Amino acid sequence: MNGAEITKQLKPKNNQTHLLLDNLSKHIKLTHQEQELFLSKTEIRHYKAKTILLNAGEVCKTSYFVNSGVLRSFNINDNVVEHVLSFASSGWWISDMYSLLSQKQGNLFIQVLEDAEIVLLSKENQEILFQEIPKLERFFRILTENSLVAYQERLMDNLSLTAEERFEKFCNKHHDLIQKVPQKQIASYLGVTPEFFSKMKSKMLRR
Amino acid sequence: MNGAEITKQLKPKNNQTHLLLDNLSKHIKLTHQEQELFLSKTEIRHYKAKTILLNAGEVCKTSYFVNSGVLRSFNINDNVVEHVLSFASSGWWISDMYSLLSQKQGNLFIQVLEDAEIVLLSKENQEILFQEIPKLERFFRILTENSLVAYQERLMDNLSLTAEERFEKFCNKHHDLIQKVPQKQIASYLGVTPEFFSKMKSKMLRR
DNA sequence: TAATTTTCTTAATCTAGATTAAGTGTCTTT
DNA sequence: AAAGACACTTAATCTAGATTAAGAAAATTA
Repeated sequence: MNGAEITKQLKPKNNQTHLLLDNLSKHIKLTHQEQELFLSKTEIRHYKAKTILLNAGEVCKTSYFVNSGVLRSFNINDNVVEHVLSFASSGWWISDMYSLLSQKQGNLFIQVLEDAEIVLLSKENQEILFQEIPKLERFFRILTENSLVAYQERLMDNLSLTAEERFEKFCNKHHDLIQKVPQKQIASYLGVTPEFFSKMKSKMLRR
Repeated sequence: MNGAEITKQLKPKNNQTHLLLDNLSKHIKLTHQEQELFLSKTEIRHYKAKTILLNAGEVCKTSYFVNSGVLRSFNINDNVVEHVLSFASSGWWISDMYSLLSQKQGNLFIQVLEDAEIVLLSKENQEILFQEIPKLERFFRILTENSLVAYQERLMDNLSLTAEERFEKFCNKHHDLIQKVPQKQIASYLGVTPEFFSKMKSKMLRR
């Protein structure tokens, strides 16, 4: 991604933050004051591709909301093989839920895949906000519920579908990512090797 | 399971319900009045093994909390193969989260595996309780968070571990279920066929 | 622009786990 | 107690996807 494109993403702060407020307003109504308070507890940062935001072994202190760009979370098992747990592009939250909630060392990495503008919400501030705006408890409950349902479905898909079927579902659901993310990352998300993914893809194209 | 054992499970109501109150008190403090209100919105029922509490294609209206016995949720794919999504024994909640939240038709069955005493909480009453006792919002958020983390870990395990390794983790985590649940159900939960599970198990015993 | 790193492809070989099939053991129900 | 249904085992064969290896293409960096 070149310099011109990066510049394009640096829209005025007031504009960018709407994505997050829109996200909130999908589930709860906040007053203008509450919106201001919420935003005052967040921070916007820009990161270049490949930046690691969280390392395995660290305690996660932050939730990340993606304004633009793409992030992923993944772990590395004993055999030095990476496994992608999730992608997050514009409008999505990402973090290491286990570590964030338990405040213990996690085993996830969070990495920028495409130059990104990110809204950071620290656990500390999130808890302050829960006190000040109890409705937020509801918001994050709903967010977590939706995420839970998605992981349940993905687990069942991994138990019952072939790699090809999983890939087709992925294409339908995450059309935007296919352009942006190296295909070895998608292979990892689906649970197959890059070699097999490549073979599978060219077989699918031949039909 | 014979008649004598079933009788043993029919403890006095006041005693049984403590399991649920204990469960609540792990994350939030309720006054005595609030506890009474909560319980007044629930209902206790007894079911025999094999009873189906929810069918695929129905809209789920209830969360189930297990006092005793064992339940499972599972789906059946096009090939008529069952896949176990989750087990629930004493002290655990179970439902079809997708259907319960969206109030759309789900694709999960919920079934009793071992004669059970269940506390039922209707979605309707749950929402009334959210109004009356906002702290419950927090309780169910935390419950959902923990569940999410568990599903994330299980997904990663399915991506990165062998069936044997997954079985060992299952044994450590759900020791109680191994005695109670037919092993074909455990095979399904792990994502392998009963035949392979049997072969694997006897191979593990031989060491 | 060349040099280097990273990603993607193709192909041969291998294996964890599926499938099929047949037999045995163990509950339920009558 | 017998009959049927269900759960478990064993074994032969098969396959989706892994592994290994090597080269080509694309993207970064110098």
